[in-house]
Amino acid sequence: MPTEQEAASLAVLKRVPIFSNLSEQEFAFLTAHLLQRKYAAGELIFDEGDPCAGLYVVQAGNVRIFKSSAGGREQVLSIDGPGSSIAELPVFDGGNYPASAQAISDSTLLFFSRQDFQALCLQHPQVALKVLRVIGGRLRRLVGIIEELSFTTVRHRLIALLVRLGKTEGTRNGDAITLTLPANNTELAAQIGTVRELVSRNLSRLQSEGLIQVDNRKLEIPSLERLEAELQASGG
Amino acid sequence: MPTEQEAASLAVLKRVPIFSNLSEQEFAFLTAHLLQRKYAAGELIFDEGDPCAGLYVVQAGNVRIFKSSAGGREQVLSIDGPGSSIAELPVFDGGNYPASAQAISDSTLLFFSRQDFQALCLQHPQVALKVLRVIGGRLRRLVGIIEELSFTTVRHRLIALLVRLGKTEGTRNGDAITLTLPANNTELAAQIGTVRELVSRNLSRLQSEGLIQVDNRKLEIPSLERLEAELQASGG
DNA sequence: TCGTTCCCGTGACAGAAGTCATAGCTGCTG
DNA sequence: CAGCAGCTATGACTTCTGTCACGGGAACGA
Repeated sequence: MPTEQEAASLAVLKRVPIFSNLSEQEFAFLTAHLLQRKYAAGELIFDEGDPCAGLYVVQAGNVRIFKSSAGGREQVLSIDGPGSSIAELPVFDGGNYPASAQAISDSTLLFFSRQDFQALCLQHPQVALKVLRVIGGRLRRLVGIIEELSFTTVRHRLIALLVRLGKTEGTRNGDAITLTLPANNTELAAQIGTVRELVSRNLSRLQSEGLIQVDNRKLEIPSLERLEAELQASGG
Repeated sequence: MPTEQEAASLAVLKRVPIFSNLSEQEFAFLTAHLLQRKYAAGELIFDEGDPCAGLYVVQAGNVRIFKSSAGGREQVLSIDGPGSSIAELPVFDGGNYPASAQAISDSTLLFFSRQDFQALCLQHPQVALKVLRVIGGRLRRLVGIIEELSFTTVRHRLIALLVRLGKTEGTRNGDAITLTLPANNTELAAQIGTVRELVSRNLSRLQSEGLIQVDNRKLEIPSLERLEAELQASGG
């Protein structure tokens, strides 16, 4: 009889894209081989350059994947929530983790060792194909980041971020969209590849232009269309 | 009896990492299903946004993968020579090509349709794992580009490029290293995410600092060590 | 209530990046 | 040889980016 903890893990595993359509037996194999690990908010899960021990699946909480510079700046590559797998890739190419991972909030992760996971892939070619599909999305996101960094300004990237947030986290309020900024300016800066001060300044400027309204981390976007139109204007 | 063309294709296939260790039978399957295509220098192989038809292997020549901006600038993501596979990824995730591919020199490519390649992966899980390994390297390169764009200056990226070229293409000449710049300034700019003029200016400046000597596309690096030391200085 | 800590907003500034215009070089072709 | 196309080099200029320094507000704990 499964413990409560095992039942919770299983429920998450069934939501993970790379494990979809496995049989009950195969899930049993997974639950038997996984390790549940808990991390406090802010805690490092692995560090860039560490040898790759295995693959993680987020059960609860949120995780950020990021690079850090010598000067102390950070660049976020991806933020993953429940059901996402992370570090699928270095598991296969034998190299070290190319970036660091850190719990944003208190988080629970499921860990599979490289050996177990590779064995699963060899027995179930479908899993490998699913992994490839997931990694496809990841690669597209990275290419998108490169495109933004290479071609656009901080203003453009900030607007793009706000539009994305508006679409995913915002609540409609007549014509307007309201949301709470999900992080402080330093973190927003890390997500768009700049520094705290420029986020602050650009938010002020957008507000003075009437494109947004900010008050104590509450953001209002009077017209998503008008904000999105600015993307063209600021060199996309 | 294989034609001369088939023999040449086969020789290349055996060098391709994702096909290493296949049996003769499996190579026969591949050669039976591939299409050989030729491209003139500068010709487009596929365009960003095109639906993904299949995977390519470079038999001869060189291919650049790049993103282009509305303003006409380009950012090179990767340059691949004989034996490299390209577009392994979109084959799997069903999406469109995330970037464009173009022949640098007159090139010969081998093409596999998505169907044929996926069939091969299902029958031979090892191939899927090899693909994952190759993609691992690709992803690392992309993360490296993001890191450079996000944290470093044009000067830094140019020096890094020269150092790389010096190590791979240079010929030793006593203490110094000599090489011919492999492309014009516009292309070098696309590789480091900037514009023609800044490449020109920075090359001039490096020359005036005695770190390099350029004359009509011939580059001399008196001391690779000294050049590399500049990487620290210009904010790594 | 008073520090301490964290975060935000801003002004001032320096340096980097990008645009535009111009002049000169090279090599090819008719 | 003249003319053209493509590339390089460079000056002048604008805008963007990042750094430093400072003041002030909110939250928390002693």
